[in-house]
Amino acid sequence: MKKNNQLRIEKKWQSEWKKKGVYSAKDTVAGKKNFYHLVMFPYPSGNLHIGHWYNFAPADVYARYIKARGYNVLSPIGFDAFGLPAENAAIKRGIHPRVWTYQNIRTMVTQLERMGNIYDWSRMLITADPEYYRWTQWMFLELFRRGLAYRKKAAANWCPSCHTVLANEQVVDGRCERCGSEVVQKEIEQWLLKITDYADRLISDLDMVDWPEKTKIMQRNWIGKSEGAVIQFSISNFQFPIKVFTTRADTLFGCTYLVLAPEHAFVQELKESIRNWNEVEAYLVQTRKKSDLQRTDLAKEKTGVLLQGIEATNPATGKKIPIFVADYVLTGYGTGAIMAVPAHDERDFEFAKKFHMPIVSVITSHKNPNEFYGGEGTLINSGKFTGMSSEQARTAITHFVGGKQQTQYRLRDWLVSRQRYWGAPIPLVFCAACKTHIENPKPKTQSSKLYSKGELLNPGWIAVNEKDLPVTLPNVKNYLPTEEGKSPLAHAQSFVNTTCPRCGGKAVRETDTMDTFMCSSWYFLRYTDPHNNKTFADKKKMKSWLPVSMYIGGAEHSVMHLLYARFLTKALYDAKHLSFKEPFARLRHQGIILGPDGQKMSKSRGNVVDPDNLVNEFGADVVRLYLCFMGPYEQGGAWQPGGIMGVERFLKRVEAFIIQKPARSKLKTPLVVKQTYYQTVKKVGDDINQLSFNTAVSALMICLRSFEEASYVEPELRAGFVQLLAPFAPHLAQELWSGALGCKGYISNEPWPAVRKQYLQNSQVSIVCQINGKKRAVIEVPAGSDKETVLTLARTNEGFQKYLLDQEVIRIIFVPDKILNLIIKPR
RNA sequence: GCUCAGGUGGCGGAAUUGGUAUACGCGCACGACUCAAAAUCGUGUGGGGUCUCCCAUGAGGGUUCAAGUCCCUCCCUGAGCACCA
Repeated sequence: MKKNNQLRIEKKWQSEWKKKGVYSAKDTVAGKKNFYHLVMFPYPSGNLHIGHWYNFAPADVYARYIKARGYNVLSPIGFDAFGLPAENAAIKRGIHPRVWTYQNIRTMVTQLERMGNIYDWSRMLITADPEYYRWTQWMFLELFRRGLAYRKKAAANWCPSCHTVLANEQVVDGRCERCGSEVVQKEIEQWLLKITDYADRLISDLDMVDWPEKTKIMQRNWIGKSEGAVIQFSISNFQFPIKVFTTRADTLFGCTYLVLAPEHAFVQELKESIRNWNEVEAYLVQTRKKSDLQRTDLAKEKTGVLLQGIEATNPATGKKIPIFVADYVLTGYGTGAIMAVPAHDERDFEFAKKFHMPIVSVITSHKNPNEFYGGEGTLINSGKFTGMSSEQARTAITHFVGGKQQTQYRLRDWLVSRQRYWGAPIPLVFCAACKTHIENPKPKTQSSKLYSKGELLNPGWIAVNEKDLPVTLPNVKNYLPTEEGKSPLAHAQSFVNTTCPRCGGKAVRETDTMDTFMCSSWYFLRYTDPHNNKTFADKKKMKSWLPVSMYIGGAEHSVMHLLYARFLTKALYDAKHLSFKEPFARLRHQGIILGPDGQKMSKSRGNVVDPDNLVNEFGADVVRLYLCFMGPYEQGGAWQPGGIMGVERFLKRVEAFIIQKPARSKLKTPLVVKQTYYQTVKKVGDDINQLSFNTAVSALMICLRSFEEASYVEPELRAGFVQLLAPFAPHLAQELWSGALGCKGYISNEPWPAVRKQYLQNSQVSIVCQINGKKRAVIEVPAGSDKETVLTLARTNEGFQKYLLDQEVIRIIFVPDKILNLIIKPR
């Protein structure tokens, strides 16, 4: 009966809030600062799971608190609707991705509404809507125009199950992030975005934002900046030198051989001079067969082949050194070639031992010849550089051999094209006439004026005119991915054939779609002005809200989404579309909720907790409160099925206490109760501000207990308590506010209760009395009592004084309001 | 292997940054109400003992009047990265 009542209350207020638009955000409110509170928008997977609740419900507690602190809060929600996960799920069920996605969105909106969050539903966006992806395409074109998008044929990560290429970030342990299939390398033409141009700024601007240090570290590691030098080694009978990248130019005198990656162009170019070509070729074939997973398996022994017939010269020593090809050298990093210094590098050491290469030690600290020494030190065996420190020698030797300082990044450009149906089409066409025109410009025409930077960079690829956006995703019947590495759109003739926006001739459309991370890289901009059809968002509106004040979402996005969004923001900043360099001023991650068995929730394990059932049984307020109370928000943990009863009891006690009419007597609220209340006001606020929801709830429980035991609690305090509860249990709080408390309006519009400083300190405090550091008594004294007073009281305390008989006090430690410690020894 | 979090009762977890370890909640036990049960309320609940005490915050050392908190050595769990020269 009671539970039905709670559900009734929730429904009632939710429909009233919706009807009256209580939570719709105005772009400016006089006298209030704007606060943009954002959660990472979900993709339409089907149903809200408990993880969504854990992300969104406590985040809403924070948003409601910020609102109560006098901010004008924007808290939007939407759907990351394009992309592989939704498409794969739809295909599995034999449903069209569009049907599947929009059906899921309807379900999830209903579920989200039951959470009772302060979302401004009028701003809801769906990235698969043409009104939205029109601007995603515009974003792509903006990057294209600025020369930040380019087409390239190269080996890419190919998921044989999803039939598409993947970005580096989407390959986890050599497997597809989405379906878990082993990723293979495939030569294919694709579009990339020059995120590497921003590598340095993506590192340095991390200093501007309030993010978890862990996330910053992960981004720095992913970008992987390292400073070193490129050094050239000349080769016998070959005009070009081999260039290597090294961070340890100081060890050049210890370099006893070179290694080329199997894909290094020189291997083929030197074919004529290589005497054992058959052996080398066999090795190349063998390497190509290996998957990335096999190639990067650290446990395996190093392999490689000596290139017979050619030699390199160590530019420092002048000595001839052999050259190997080996797959422990990666083609995509640095120059694809290394100088091997076995004495001071673990991998080279391992390889040298296997292939009996000389190991020359050039750092003094290298003591044990059976091991490598990877550290720095003073140089030996290094000609005129002997005696120098590693640090000095790095520059000196680089200079001596004519090397060049260089900074390398591990970050690769962002591969954005997908050979899949369910995404925003890349708004480009290919025009053969324009290609010829660009590649063979007639002397008098100024093709640079006719074509944008992106078009000159990618001859033949022409941007669709802005007025013709969006390039609508056709509603084709055949949306299944194809084996041959082409998007299913390639078969839609009416889509493919078009005219060139520049020359008006025949042209064909790009049929790849964009990585869904492109859609999610800018959605937070759109929320500030979601219905604008002139531009992606009005500058004034963006200025009033952005950058995002608080962004809450899963840590799994630490490198993908968060890096891409930062990149796009910087590119748009450079293009003067934005006035800020970093999109998310403050970022926090919620933890992960595991199943009751402590394992990751999954249908196959049968340990999935369904929030719908919980809400039906307990109501949203109880679920919200329990998610807050479970444990530290940023830590997460296993779902404890029993504990939810505790918060349910608490809410019932709150209701019972508030509903019960206070005695009409002239009684005063006891001082200790007032003190507890005001301390609770402060603590709950401070705790929510730090996302320490569990301790905030605990404080509310303590406060209620104190109220229940009091002879009288004045109305102001009773109402104040309900206000403290309101962010956690907004429906019950509103019901009590309008009902039993007889207050007007919406409790969510009320300011946070005031703190009265005079009550923050208890008037009586407990002082622990210790003898030699051991607790022997606890005495109650007025707050602020001085040492003499406390000492006198302690000496008269029966349990305490007996320890002082026949003892000499040699030291007294006194911390006001905390502790008294007497150090004694026998007299 | 490297980096970052963590390790506190039967369980989830607190601990104002060096000052009463185990707040709050779950569970459990006993009691009240009830014919009875559920619900609710009350009391108790780290371990031990010779019951004016001793021992306990992953293990072991150290600093300090005082250590969950600081330092050193090690063990375990989780997350991320991983042949990046």
